[in-house]
Amino acid sequence: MTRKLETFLERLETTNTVDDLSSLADILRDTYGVKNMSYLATNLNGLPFVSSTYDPKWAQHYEDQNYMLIDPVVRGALLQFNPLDWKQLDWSSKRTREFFHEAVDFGVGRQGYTIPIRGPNGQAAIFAINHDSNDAGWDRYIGEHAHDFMLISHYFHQKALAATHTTEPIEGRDLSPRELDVLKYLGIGLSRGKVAEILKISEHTLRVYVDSARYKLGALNTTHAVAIALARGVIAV
Amino acid sequence: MTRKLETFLERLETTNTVDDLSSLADILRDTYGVKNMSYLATNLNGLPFVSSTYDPKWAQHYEDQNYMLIDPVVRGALLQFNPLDWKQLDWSSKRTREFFHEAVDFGVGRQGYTIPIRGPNGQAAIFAINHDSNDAGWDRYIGEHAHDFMLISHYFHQKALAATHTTEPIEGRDLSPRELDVLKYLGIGLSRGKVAEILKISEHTLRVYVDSARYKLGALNTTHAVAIALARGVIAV
DNA sequence: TCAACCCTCCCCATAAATGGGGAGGGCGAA
DNA sequence: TTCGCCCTCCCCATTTATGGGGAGGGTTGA
Repeated sequence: MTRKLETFLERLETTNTVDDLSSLADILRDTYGVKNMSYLATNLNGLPFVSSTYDPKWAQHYEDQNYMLIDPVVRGALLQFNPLDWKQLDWSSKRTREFFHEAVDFGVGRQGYTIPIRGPNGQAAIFAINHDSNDAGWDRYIGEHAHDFMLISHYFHQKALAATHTTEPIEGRDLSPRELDVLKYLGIGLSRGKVAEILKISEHTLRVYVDSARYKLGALNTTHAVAIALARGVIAV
Repeated sequence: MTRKLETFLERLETTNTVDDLSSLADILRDTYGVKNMSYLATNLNGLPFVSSTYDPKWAQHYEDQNYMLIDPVVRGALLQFNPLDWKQLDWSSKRTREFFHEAVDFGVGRQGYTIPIRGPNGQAAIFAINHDSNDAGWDRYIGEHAHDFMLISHYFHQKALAATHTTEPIEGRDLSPRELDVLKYLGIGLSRGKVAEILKISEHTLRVYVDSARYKLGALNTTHAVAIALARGVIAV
């Protein structure tokens, strides 16, 4: 374990408030000698959480222009589990190239590395560092530091969860095996009739399971029940 | 970075097939001196993927008895982002205590440490090690090795994705902002009428967005469209 | 200039979901 | 023994979703 990592993790360990976490962005940028660092979580206790070294004007502009919808970094983070080098993203469209040049004008580095992070209940965060460097230098830098950033990004997220008091929902009781089956099949698009056929039960019976699952999950309708079950990870599509 | 970690990651780096990955379980167990190691992914290219040192009879029994529904390790992994020490799980019910004793009889260690892993599209995996040790010894062991296991579990998952040719779905086009809005609101349980009211559009217009989103996602109905959007991480509940 | 897409709105008819009610057998824990 | 839950099944009436059809204005990129 590098001394930089050890030092930073010790610092992170003693960090407990949202403000302190936010301040760590500057420390990480300086410790690791990159142009920018950012951590953006979208669903901590229902709120976004940002800790970044970006120019606040860039952050505001990014939000005003709804750039999250076209940012290839965000798209890549949604699609992949593995960390992403910005070079491997799709910058081919005019819009994304213009976005990139705007970002650079606001001080964002031309090379970037992003680690997608996912938690329960649709929690998602994106940890990124960026810098100005040539390809070979950046590849070498990432080769040397990828493990550090993998650890830092995950422990940072753990701290963000704690600092924002994000806890897992406990309301509702566990679903029965049949209730899970029903929601699973409905979640992959089958009709109630088809699900009943597959499970060899009547639609009336299936209806009882749907209603019971809705009640246990506190769902307002079937779509909501399926959505909650997916978010909880008890079913998948 | 410890020599053990470095050695294991180098080994992992040259591993590319499902069989080789499965074999790494024994190597990890021996390298780190634990009783058992297991990696279980539920949704790689639509199939489960297991690499573990458990007695195959235990694995079969676990599946036959549907223990995934009562295993506190699984429940904890669904609910939390942070790694879990098995001591912090809820073993209070008679069923879970009996399950635990059965597991021990089959050679599972009494102390355990689990790292939940989540990818896009509802991908989920559970990485766990377990051993027989007293509390203090186990705590010290985990204190020394938590960073190693955090890295190993994530790189292992990356390799499992590659070995199983698990790729992100590309079908369908991006959803428009309004389509995303509509699915988001429907996913948190609002009725079509209420969503139309909130977005200040008519239900007829909302219907067009629902139908368009269904078409783009290849969804069979509205519930399915919401489920796919959630799995893709473009909306959240 | 044209095509594709986004955003907006409407209609008819049918199928499905939901609100709300009823029922019984079996199993396990207190 | 009793209670709570799981699994199973049924009914009526109303509301909502869906199949399938129509329409127009604006913007952007080839």
